[in-house]
Amino acid sequence: MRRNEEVALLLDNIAELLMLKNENPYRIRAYTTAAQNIRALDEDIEELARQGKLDEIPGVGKAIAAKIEEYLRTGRLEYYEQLKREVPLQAVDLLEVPGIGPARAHLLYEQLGITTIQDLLQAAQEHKLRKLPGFGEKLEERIAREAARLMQRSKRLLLGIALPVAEEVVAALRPHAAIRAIDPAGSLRRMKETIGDIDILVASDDPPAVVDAFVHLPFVKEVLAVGPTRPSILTREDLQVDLRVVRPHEYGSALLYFTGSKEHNIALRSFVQERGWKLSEYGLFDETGKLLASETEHEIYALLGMDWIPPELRENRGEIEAAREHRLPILVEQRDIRGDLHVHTDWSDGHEPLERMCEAARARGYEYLVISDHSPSLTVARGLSIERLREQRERIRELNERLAPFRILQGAEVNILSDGTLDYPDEILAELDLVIVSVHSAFDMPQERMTERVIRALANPHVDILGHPTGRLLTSRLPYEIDLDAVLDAAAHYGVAIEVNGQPDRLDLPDIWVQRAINRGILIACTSDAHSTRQLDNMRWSVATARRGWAEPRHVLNTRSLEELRTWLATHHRGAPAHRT
DNA sequence: GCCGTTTTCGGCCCGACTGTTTTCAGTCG
Repeated sequence: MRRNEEVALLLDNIAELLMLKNENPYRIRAYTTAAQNIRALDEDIEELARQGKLDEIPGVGKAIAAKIEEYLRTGRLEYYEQLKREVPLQAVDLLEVPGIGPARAHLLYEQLGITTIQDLLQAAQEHKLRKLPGFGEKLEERIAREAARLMQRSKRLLLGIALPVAEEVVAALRPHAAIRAIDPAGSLRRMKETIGDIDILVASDDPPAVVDAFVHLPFVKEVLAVGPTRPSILTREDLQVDLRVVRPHEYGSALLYFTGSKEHNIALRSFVQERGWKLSEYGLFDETGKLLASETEHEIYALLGMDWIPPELRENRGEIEAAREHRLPILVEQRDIRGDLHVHTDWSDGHEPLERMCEAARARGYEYLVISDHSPSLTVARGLSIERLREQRERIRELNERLAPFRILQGAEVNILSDGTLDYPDEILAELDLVIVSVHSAFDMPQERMTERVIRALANPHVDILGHPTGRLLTSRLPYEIDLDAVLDAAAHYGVAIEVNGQPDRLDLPDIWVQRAINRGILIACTSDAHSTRQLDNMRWSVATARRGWAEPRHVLNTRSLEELRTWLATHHRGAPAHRT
């Protein structure tokens, strides 16, 4: 399999250990940059190593190339082992405590032997920290507070939870007379799958009025800070929302800055700096310090000779070069989606009847809807027997007459059994309009077997879409062990589409892999995996994830009309027929 | 540790805040 991720992880670990040693920050950055570029790489790193081309990877020079080569050849890296002997790896946890960075972490484990957050809390409570050089009473108190909070912290927020809360705040404030512009910023605006903080940016000439309105919103449970331009509240759902108020003429540069990502900002500013100019949250300035632009993001990018970069792409994965060369993708939008391809009803584990799901899909302007209830072996989800599947088909036929020209297709989400065979026989699969195959059982298989299992399923000529390919659940389950590169190669070979499942805790395929799938010519299926009419809205998160993977409408299967979809279904699979007579 | 149409050395994004100091290091976003 490809070992790019493995190598990237190694380099990230080295960077963290170097941080704990309080090493030169630029040396640390060299490792994280190299790791990032290796993750974004389309080629196999082992292949590059064989060809002696490792130092052609941006950010990889002689030293890092030699380390990668040693690791790939021997399976270990002496330099890394050495570092681990010098610095306890678990002490990297200390860096998560707000107020503790490389220097203080170094001091803590070096002077007091502290390596865990629990140790840290105890030492703070025993007033051992205030004696350290550069520490004092206040810092000790803060660290105690933050460490205690971290030990009972909630995980990162799902995009699908955080963005609706942010939008509620935005909608409540927007009509206010003092507010000229307001947007969610940060990872929320970039539609990242999980969010650290909810940040909202406001343009106003009267910051105090805005702050006052914000802290008095009806759903505010607690006011955490009331700075003149940076108030912070806790909503009744216990989510922290930070507001920042800036002057209208600085809104563009502030929005650019607060949207990030950090990596995008650094790369953009390096580019600016090479021209002798300067970019900050206050604007773009020339060599004499004269303000060139600050009011809108568009102006700033334009002065740099770039197209405006959609926030979803601002991850320093090639978007800056693409913007300069005017070859940014025209990203897929929700309004491009003509139908949903993965929906459950109360025939299996959905919560609402077939009729209501279809009517709701039609009401939101779709041309078609694929009903894809579970197959029999998923008993917990009341998977459909062959008889019930045929019974459902009759109901769909009746509904199609009533709801025309809206069209319901009968599909199924068919389990990939542990040997890679499917949960309905081929003649039943042949009767279905669309077949999604997914892994729902036997998750903890060795990687090789899991990979073979899924690839075998893709070879079945009745298969149209591979569902949630990694199986991850963002809050609760790691992806199963699978060689996704091999799976994508197989999907490309057979002409099978790959799902981007829109359930907020799935978002599976993940964004980086969407890009890799597209580069292989694989079609993406944006789906809601709705189990209720409300969850049809999950399509939004699927489209957002596809956008983060640089997907254009032409890369997405369900931007096609019903007729185009049918043509594709009839012709796309390049495998041999399953049974011949 | 990387990198180079001003460079193989001397840079590496920028500004604000906090708390510890007494002019600044460390952290954060």
